[in-house]
Amino acid sequence: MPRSSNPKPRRTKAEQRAESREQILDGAEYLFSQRGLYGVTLKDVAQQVGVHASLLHYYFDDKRGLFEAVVDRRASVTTDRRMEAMDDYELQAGDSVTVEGALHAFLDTDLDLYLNGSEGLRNYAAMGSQIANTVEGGEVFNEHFDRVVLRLIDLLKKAMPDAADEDIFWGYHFVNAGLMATVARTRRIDRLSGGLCRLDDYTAVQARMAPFMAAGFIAICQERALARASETVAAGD
Amino acid sequence: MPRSSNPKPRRTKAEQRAESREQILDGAEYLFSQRGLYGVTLKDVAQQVGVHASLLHYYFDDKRGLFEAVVDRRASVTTDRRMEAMDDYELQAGDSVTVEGALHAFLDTDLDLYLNGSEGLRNYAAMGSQIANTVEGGEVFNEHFDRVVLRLIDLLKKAMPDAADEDIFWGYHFVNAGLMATVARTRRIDRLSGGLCRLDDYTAVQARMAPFMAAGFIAICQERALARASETVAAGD
DNA sequence: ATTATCTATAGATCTATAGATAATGC
DNA sequence: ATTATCTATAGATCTATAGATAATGC
Repeated sequence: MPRSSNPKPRRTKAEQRAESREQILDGAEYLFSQRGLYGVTLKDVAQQVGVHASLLHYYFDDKRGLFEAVVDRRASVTTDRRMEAMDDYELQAGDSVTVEGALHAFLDTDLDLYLNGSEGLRNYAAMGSQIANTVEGGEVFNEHFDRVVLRLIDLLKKAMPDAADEDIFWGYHFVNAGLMATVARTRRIDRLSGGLCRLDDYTAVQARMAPFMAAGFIAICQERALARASETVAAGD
Repeated sequence: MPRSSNPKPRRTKAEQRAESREQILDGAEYLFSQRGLYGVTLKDVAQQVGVHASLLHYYFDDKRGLFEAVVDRRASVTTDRRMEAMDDYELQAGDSVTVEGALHAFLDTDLDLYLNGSEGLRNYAAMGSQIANTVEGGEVFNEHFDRVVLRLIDLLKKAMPDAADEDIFWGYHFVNAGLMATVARTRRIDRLSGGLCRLDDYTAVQARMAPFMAAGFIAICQERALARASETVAAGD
C-alpha cells in the first residue's frame, strides 16, 4: 500500500536513483528509530518503503551499509550547524562567555532541529538516542559528535576558568544525557505529568534545559573548587 | 567453555531448577545489556550459559517470557530499596525536606546498587537504560518505576512548595536522563575525558549528581516562579 | 515417578546473490 | 547500452515443539 500507484512522472535516471535512495533511507531511519538496529530486518524496510527487498542490496550492499548511509546523510549537516552556532556565540560574546550562553548555543540548535524539524530529522534524532547508548552502534555516532562536544567544553572552560576539567566533563555527561532523553521522544514525561509537559514542546524545553544545566554546572564547579581550596589550606600549603 | 566440567555436586531438584534458572537469567541479562532485546537470540543465550537452547523454552516458554523474568527478578528489589530510602529521608528530615536531600535519597541508592553492586545488578541496570528508551521495552520497566518517580516528585513538592508542577516534571526528566546515562555504562565520558572521569567511580558520581540536579531544579523553579509573578503584575491583577 | 536436560527436526524468516525484465539514455 | 527494479532461490539462522535420555525422589 505504500508505493505510489499513479503512473510515474518522467524522471531522469539520476533523479530516480536519488529518490529511491532517499525513500529507502527514510524508511530505514523511521524503523530504526522505533526498534533499534537489530529489531529491523531488511524485509521490514523494503515493505515500509514499498520496494523489493533485494533493491536495498543493490543500493547499499548490506545492512551495515544501509545503517551507515542513514547516519552519513544527516551527521555532517547537524554537526555543522551546531559548530556554527557555537562559533557565532563566541564571536558575539567576546570575552564574556557564560555557561548558559554556551549551553544555549550547544543545545538549542539541536533541539530546534529535532523537535521542530522535518519528520525525517526527528526520526534520525530518536534513532541516534537509542543507538548511541549501544556498545556497537555508539561508535558510528560518536566519531561525528566528538568535535562538537570538545568545542562546547572549550567554551565552558572559557566561562569557568577556575573549574576543574573533571567537573566540566561530569557536567557535560549530564547535559548530553538530558539532550538524548529529550530527542528520544519516548513521551514518558508526557504520561508521567498527565499531559502537563509535552516532550515536543520546543519552547518549554528550550526555556528550561540550558538554565537547568547551567545552574548544575556552576554548582558542582564552585562546590568542588571550594573543596579543593579548603583541602589545600588543611594540607598547610 | 562456560558450563562447569567438574562432576556436579549433589543437589536437590529444586536447587538444580533454581540454579539453572538463575544462570539462564544471568546470561540473558548480560547479553541484553550488550545488544538490546532484538540483538540477542535464544541460541546466543544458551551458548553463553552453556546449556541447550531448548532448555530456555522449558523454563521460560518463549523469548518474551525470558525477558520478563529477567526484569521481574530485580525490579521489586530495587524499587523497594529506593522507596525505603526516600521514606527514611522524609522521616529524618521532618519539615525541612530539601531538593538535594530528596535527590540524594532517590539517586544514591540506585547509583550504589548499580555501580558498586554485583555484576548482575550492573548488567540489569545497563539493560534497563538501553531498553527503557525503546517504545516497546519501555513499558515493561515503567510500570515498575512509576511509583518511585511519583514518590520523588512528592518529596520535591515539599521542598519547593511554590514551584509549578510543570517545572518539577521537567526537572525530573533531566534527573532521570542523567541516571539512565550513568548506569548505561557506555564509558563515553571515560573516553572523552581521556580517563579523567570514570563512569563507575561511584564516589565521583555520587558527589556531583544530586548537587548538579538540585541546582538545576532550583534555577528553573525560581526563574519560572518569578516569570509567573511578573506576568501577573504586568496583567494588572 | 517425576523432573531436568538433550536430540532431532519442522517451519518461519533473514541475508544475500544471480539472473531476468523493464525502463531510460544516446 | 546502461541502469533500475523484480523474480527466484540458496544457505544460514531462529523460534518452537515433540519426544528421547539422564538424573533425582520416594
